[in-house]
Amino acid sequence: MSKSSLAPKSYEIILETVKKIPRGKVATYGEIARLSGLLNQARLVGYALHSIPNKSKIPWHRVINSQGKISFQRSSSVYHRQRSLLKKEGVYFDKDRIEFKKFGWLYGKMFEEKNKR
DNA sequence: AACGTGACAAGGC
DNA sequence: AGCCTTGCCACGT
Repeated sequence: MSKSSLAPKSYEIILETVKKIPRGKVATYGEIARLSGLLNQARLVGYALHSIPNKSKIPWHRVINSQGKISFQRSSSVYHRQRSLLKKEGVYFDKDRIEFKKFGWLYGKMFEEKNKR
C-alpha cells in the first residue's frame, strides 16, 4: 500500500477542501470530491488523505463515508483514533454512525446536483 | 498494457 | 437495515 510519491495537483485541491471542514463537523468523501470539482471521484479523496504525513494539521478525521460511518475496520487502531478525535470535537456516534442532520457540514445547504435526471 | 485493489457511492433486493 | 452489484478512477504489480 505504498503511496504515490508524486502528489497530483488534484490531491492539493482535495486537501485544501478538507481544511475547510469546521471543527465539530464532518463531510463525506463524495462531498469533498464535488467541492473540489472532481465529481464522481470520491475514491481519489481517500488516496489524497492517505498521502498526508502524520504531523499534518489537515483534519482528515472529519471525512467519513456516505453512510455516516468511519471507513476503517472497527478492529483497526486507526478507526479508534479517528473516532476519538471526533469525540474530542463533540461529534458523537449513534451506534457507530454519525447523524448528518447534526454534524453534517453541508447538511441543509446542499447545492443542487440535479445532473442525474 | 491488463488486471486487481481500494480511507467511495448509489441503486436494487 | 443489511448485503450485493455496478460505476468510478488512480495506482501498483
